[in-house]
Amino acid sequence: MPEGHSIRRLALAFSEWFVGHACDTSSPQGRFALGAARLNGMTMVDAQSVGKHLFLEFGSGDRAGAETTRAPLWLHVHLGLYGSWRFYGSPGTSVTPSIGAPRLPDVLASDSDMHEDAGGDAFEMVRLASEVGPRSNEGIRLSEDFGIDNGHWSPPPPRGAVRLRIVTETVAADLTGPTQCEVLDAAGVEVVLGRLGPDPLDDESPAERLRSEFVGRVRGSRRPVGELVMDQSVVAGVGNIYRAEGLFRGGISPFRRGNNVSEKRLRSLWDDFVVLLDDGVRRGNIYTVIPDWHSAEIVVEDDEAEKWFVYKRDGKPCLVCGTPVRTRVMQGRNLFWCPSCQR
DNA sequence: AACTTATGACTAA
DNA sequence: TAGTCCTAAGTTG
Repeated sequence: MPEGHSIRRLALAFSEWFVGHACDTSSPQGRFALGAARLNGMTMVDAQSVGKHLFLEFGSGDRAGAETTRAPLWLHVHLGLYGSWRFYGSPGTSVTPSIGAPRLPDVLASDSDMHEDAGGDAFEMVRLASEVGPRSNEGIRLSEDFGIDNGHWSPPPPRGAVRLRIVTETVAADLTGPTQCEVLDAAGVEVVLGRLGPDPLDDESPAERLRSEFVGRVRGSRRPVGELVMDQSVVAGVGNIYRAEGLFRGGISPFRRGNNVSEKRLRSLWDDFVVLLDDGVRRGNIYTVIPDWHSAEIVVEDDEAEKWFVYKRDGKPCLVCGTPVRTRVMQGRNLFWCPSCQR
């Protein structure tokens, strides 16, 4: 799950449920004890995502007794391949169960629940999720889990290796398995941001500036475009699924060198990344086989609606031309492509 | 119980 | 390119 769309959903979740609230922070696992102690008692004042990076800003609380002004601090989290956040809410509070690594029990539970809500049809489930509105957490699955401690709410004991737990009076978040989890000052945040290229989910910068920056960075390199779109300094937030699917939808061979892909195709590829990531934020899932993709007839081999054109479809017929989808490791990750559709 | 896999990214060679 | 780190679930024996 954790490509750019998931991290944006996390930022939205924290904005909705934690920002404006004093936070108790701890490290049940112990590996982030010092960092958690630095943030403890501060108020979360902002939540942002850039690419696959999450930044939670903490400022001085308005708690009684907190009279000394503390300089703002940022919690910087990168989930890596299998990090995830799990959320809990007090009775009556609506929070999403978890966001991050796939196949957590809560994720499976929420999937099957959505299934029922949508009448047991997988495609319907996705359509419903996409209708909740742009870049919003409205309508996502809700869960309640809690313990009662001395009359007031508290989250249940941590499950697994919880690096960081953030608790407010009504909600809690547990972080497990991040590849990065650190406390930064403003200068530290700038260092991280300085390494990142344009983010398709960036809705504050002018679209044309982002697009031309992406095109310029790709065209300025002789590396294969399949490597370039996984490079976070070329485009921030694209991961292995968006790489495979974006290049397929653009008809671009992942082996073509960046400087050898036309400006026109790269501009379209950028625009498609924007569509795809934006859609991912709304669905909470990557789903690239959508009927309005383009005019080509989409052949579906069985009754089950396909989620992806090529990702993890090694050896299966291409949904557009029937040629077997191929796979090969590129950038240390499994790359999937259609040798016929992508040139 | 051991092994494999994962939507990431770094370092050493 | 190979090895490393973070974790949990599924598969195999």
